[in-house]
Order: sequence, then C-alpha cells, then structure tokens
Amino acid sequence: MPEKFDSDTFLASDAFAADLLRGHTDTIVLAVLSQGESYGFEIFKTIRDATGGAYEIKEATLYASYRRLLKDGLVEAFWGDETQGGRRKYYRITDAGRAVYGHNVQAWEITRGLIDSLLRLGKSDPGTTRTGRRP
Amino acid sequence: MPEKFDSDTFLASDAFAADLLRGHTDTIVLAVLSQGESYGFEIFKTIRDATGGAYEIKEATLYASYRRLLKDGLVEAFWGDETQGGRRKYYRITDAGRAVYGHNVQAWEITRGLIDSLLRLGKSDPGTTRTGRRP
DNA sequence: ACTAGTACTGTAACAGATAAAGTACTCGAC
DNA sequence: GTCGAGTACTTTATCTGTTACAGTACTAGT
Repeated sequence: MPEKFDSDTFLASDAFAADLLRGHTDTIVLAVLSQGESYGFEIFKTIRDATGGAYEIKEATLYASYRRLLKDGLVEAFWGDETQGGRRKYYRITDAGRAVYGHNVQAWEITRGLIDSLLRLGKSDPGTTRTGRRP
Repeated sequence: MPEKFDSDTFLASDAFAADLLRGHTDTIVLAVLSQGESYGFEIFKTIRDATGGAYEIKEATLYASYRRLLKDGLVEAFWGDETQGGRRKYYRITDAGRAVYGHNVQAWEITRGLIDSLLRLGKSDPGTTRTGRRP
C-alpha cells in the first residue's frame, strides 16, 4: 500500500502487488519447478512473463526463496555443465517439495476465499449484518 | 509456511493463513468500517466471526493497523461515552479511507488473478509452456 | 568502447505480524 | 469473597519476507 494514496497512479502502477504476494513466493517457485528443472534467472523470467510483465518478483527475493527451499529440502540444486560463459545453477523440485506445493495450493484456495469474504463485508448493505451499534 | 511440513496437521491447523493475509489487514479493517463505525475489540470479533472462527487476526496486529490507518487519515477515532466500565475507542472511516478501500479491493482482485495464474503454472501439462530446457 | 542483457550473490534496512505481558473493569460460578 | 473468564485497550521485543543497492563476470550488438 502506497504511503500517500494517489488514484492517478493506480492503473499505471507496476508495483501495486508488491507486498500482497508476500508469503506466496516459495509456492510460486515450486509451481514453476513442478513443470521441470530450471535455473535461477529463467525462473525469474518465467514468473515475469507469466504476468505479462505486470509484476516482477525481484531477483533478490527469488534468490532468498531458493535459499529457503534448499534449506528445507524442497528443492535440490546442481550446477549446469556450461564450461564457457555464464554458469547456471539449476533447481529441481523434490518429493517433499511436491507435497508442500500441493499443500500450499490448497492453503491458497482457502486464503483466497477468506479474503474474498472479508472484503465483501464492506460491499453488503450496511445495517443488516452487524449488531452492537453505538449506545 | 510451517518450518517442517507435516501433512497431518494441515486440515486441523488454525494458523495456516497467518502470513498469507499479510498486507490485507488494513483493507479488511476498512471493509468492516465501511459498514459503520465500530470499536477495536468489536472489529476483532467481526473478523473472527466472519471466517467462522477459522482465522483470527491477532489483536496486536489489529491495533497496529488502527495506528497506521489513523496516521494516514483513513479512519478517525473517538472515545465512547461509557462513563463506567470498559472504555471503548470507536473508529469511523473517512472519505480518504473509502477511496483507499475501493482502490485496495481492485488491487486485491488483480493480485488474486495473478497468484491464481502463477500457481496454475504447476498444474498444466509439463513440456508445453516453457522453453529452454536444460542443454 | 559502450550499452544492454544474462546470470549469480550478499548485505543492510524496512515493514507487517505476533507472542507476551500488562492494565482495568464486569459478571457469573463456587 | 474470590476466582476465572470475558471484555477492552496498549506497548515492547522479536521474527520473517521483501527489496534497494552493490558487486562480480561473461556475451552480443552497435
């Protein structure tokens, strides 16, 4: 959420989703990797392109995510055999990773419904749902 | 996301949504207040009850949110005129608050679509979408 | 030579969530 | 009469994910 609200910048904004995706990064990476192995920068581009460029998860955020996923054993890493030029670090999802991915997708669906219903609180007719108005 | 994944605790878990709602707290509070004025603890109960008790935004989280909303002028506060017993601090949404609320609901809908499409990356047939598989 | 893109990584700082603790009043049960 | 549970508000310390920023190093096009 921006420091100062400015309605003009809303549709043009390319950073609106920043904090709202928080907590989903690891699951998004697992989603990409459940399609097949990939390397750091390619995952970055896959995510960027999947949203039509509308939203970029920052590189630093992703590399932090890779570190977490490795630590938790949800992915494994190995260096590509490129001898010349840019070395590439590949990631492969593990069985544990697939289990967590499935789990997190379910959690997301529940969360999505939760937020939907909570935000709908403000869209219903006032006066019908809540009790205990001011004395 | 739990430190160690344990599939047994998933459906029984009452804390799964914790970090996944991050960033939406202010908007949820604005949703409640756009229904009419309310006080701190009542907002807490409204949110808890709206999810059937499935998820509680913690009191400390909400009071932090009230402070932010006040600072940004999105709500205004006043003390109830209860002379005896528990004093109640009431909150009322401002015009700026309504504008931000509408804005944030739109942002949520975009974010929801974004996460849906990103998580769907892992649900499509492997081999069709991505290119650049390992050399 | 220079610019842009590819590719990986570390560090410092920020912000939101929350556990924990505290204050203070009310009401029903024992 | 006091004890626990519930109502009601608040602060402090800590944790975690995100990101700005900086740095290294190679390639390709102009």
